[in-house]
Amino acid sequence: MPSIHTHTSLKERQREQREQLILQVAEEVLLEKGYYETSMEEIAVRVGISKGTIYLHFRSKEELITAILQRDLRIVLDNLDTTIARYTTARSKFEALLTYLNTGLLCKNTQFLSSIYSGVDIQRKLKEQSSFFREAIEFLFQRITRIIEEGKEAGEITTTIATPVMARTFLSLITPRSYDALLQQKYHVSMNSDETLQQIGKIFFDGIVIEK
Amino acid sequence: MPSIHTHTSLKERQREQREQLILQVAEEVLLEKGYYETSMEEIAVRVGISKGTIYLHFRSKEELITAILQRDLRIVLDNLDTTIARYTTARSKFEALLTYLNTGLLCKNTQFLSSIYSGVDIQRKLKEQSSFFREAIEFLFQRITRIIEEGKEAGEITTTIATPVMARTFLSLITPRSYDALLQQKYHVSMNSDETLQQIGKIFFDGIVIEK
Amino acid sequence: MPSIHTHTSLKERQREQREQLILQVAEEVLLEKGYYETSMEEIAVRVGISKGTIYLHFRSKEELITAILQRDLRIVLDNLDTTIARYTTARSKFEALLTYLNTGLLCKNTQFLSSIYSGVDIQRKLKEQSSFFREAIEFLFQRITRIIEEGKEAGEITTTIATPVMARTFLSLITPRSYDALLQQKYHVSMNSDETLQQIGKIFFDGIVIEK
Amino acid sequence: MPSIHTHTSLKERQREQREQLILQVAEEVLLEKGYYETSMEEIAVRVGISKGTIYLHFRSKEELITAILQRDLRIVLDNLDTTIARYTTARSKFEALLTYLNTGLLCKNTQFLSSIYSGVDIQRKLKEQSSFFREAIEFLFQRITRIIEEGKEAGEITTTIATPVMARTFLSLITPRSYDALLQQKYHVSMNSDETLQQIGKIFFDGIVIEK
DNA sequence: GATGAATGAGCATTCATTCAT
DNA sequence: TATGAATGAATGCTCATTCAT
Repeated sequence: MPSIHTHTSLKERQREQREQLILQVAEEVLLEKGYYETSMEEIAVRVGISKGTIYLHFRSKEELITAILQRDLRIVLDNLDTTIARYTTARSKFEALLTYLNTGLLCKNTQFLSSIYSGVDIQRKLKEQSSFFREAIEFLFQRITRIIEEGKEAGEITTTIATPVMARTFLSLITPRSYDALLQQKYHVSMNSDETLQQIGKIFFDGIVIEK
Repeated sequence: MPSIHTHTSLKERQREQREQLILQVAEEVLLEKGYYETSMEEIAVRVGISKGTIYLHFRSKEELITAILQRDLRIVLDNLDTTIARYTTARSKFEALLTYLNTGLLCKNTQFLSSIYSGVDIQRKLKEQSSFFREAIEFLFQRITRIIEEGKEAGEITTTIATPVMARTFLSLITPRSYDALLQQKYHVSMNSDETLQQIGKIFFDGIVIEK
Repeated sequence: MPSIHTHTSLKERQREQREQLILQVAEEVLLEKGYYETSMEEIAVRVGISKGTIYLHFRSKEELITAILQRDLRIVLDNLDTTIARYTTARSKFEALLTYLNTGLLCKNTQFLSSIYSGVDIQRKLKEQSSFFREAIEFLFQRITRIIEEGKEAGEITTTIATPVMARTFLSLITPRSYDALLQQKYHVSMNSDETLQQIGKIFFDGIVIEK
Repeated sequence: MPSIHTHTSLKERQREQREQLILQVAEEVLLEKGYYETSMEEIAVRVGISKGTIYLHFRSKEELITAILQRDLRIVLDNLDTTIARYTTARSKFEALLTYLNTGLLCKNTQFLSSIYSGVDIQRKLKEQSSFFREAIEFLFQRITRIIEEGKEAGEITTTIATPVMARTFLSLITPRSYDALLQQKYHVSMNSDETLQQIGKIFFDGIVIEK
């Protein structure tokens, strides 16, 4: 009875599509309003379904945003190695990462994280619910760490600075800050511009000091 | 009538003390739980007073956290110029700032900001209620901008990187990230260590690349 | 697909029924306790539902009582012209009004108004929210005014008394007074009795003085 | 020790004065805002004393407004008989009452009553606390009843209308209505004008119908 | 499966009243 | 006696979650 099988997998596919739609819309709302100001009602309305239906896909609000984060992180991480592999030097790998992570989803995710991790309870729950984030972050740090250490071995990167400090600093450079929005034009820095990213890279690589 | 005077100022002092106690406890809770997970009830209980009493000092939850932020920011900004003035070169000024801002309250405040600005509504309200935050951030950027530009004029700092990018990057280096807490020991970076700060400074000034 | 249609209209009907039930119960509580002593909780309990459910039908306490007033006033005003039209002389029109308004809902509404308009803040809000009450009252006065003026033209009613004074006096006759409840049997006047209404009408038309 | 005696009575007098001041101010606020929108705090501030001090004079908010009503009613009732006694016919007595009660404090008190009696709980409490209001209202009705019955005996007033109905109707004529405030200029009746009172009296005595 | 009405715990805020000073 | 800081019960309202249809 292939018809049943087909039917089932059609249903499966529809279910999957709907789930993705929910995730996408929820992501939009969450980015606009933050975790606490987003209601399940609004997500449902924007998707065009009922509140109850969301709960057929996700057990709770928490699980929903967990799923969003997981999806986005997975996409980023999945392409990470590919992105890096194209380059040989540590510097070029970092330059690629800088662009990739920034134009990619990390930026979005960071905003999430910052929105979500602001509450410790939520934090604890998320930690309990899934070690996924920890693993994802660890994965990212591991890759960065590897690039740094390879660079050090290759004599490209100074060994005078501890690898974890370097790694953390690298990520700090590209993750957006909450005060960014508050800055006037003259202090504001558009993180979407290629030139800005290039200059940030330059600071990371060469520093700001003029050699004498 | 010194007794009356004493009496009055005693009450005043007690009032002030209690207010500071509320601010301090509220700050703790806020840092632990974030804006939305913090209830006036919990603050009251932790202080050992009743909910109503908080409202004798602060008109609303919003005003309470506003007061915390203002207090902390004010302390930071008040000592900023003094801190900088002791040094002559851009590099030493930055090094001082790095230590000052990090050991100081900016770290705490940044966590606040990140906690608070995650909600769009709250954001709007705070923006309306007080231009204080904007002004504080602008003030900080102005000082950093000035150091950079003086450094550029003095030939200490490269002119190949735009000042706002440099300024923002500098601040990014020291403000804590939400994912920091998630990292295992081996990737974790203690921002309270002198050595870490010194190394971060080194990245900012000299970059990570080995000169050939 | 009549079933779907039926299903939909069944839900609609149930919703409408529940709304009417809330209105009715809320009206009772309001009449018993007045605006300020009535809590949403109590209304909910008396209806046998939860607080939240009321908010599915009415956005706020204010809107709930506004809805009650509007419903009642609408019923009264809708039948007003029909009631008057049956009669030709001013006197008979007034007699009809006397009975209609008193046995009708004006009595109840007046008690509401008196309950609600006692608070200045509420007053302001209601005035802002809806010109409905003003319009309703004006509508009623307009009708009474017209009867009086037609009566004056027809020579039925004396022209020695200003129309607005007459109109207001007429309404005063039938709207209940807060002290009514305080009066003992021997002074108490049942406003539900036909005879009482007839006597009140007689005062209005002929006065209490014996002609000599 | 007359000094003590004097001292005591001085204190007594001061206490009495303060109490009167509180009553007066509370009356103002109550008339402005109604019972529920008036806070003890505001009364205290307006008097220029502290909340606590009010409680040295009145055991509760309820007792305070009770005292206001009692004071005002007492004044009205105290002069009632004097006012009436000057006149001989029922009509002239009523005319005097009309003016007296309207320009006097009944108007004010009615507004109170209407404000206060809107809540049944408050009503019950007031009833329990003091039979004063009942007695005051009864007293007033008794006087009006007496005038009517004397008028009937004297052949001045028709016997076709029951005395209680007449009495209640008389009072209705002069007590202000909550909807008065809602009326536009063209329907509005100023109850402070002599002419208006005279016309209202004319309705009461002679009715509105033209004799044929 | 999909719906959305219903729930009820939770929260910010107010205010009459008390009581230590 | 006068004060006003402190209290805490009460209230309107929200929203994640459930469940009968």
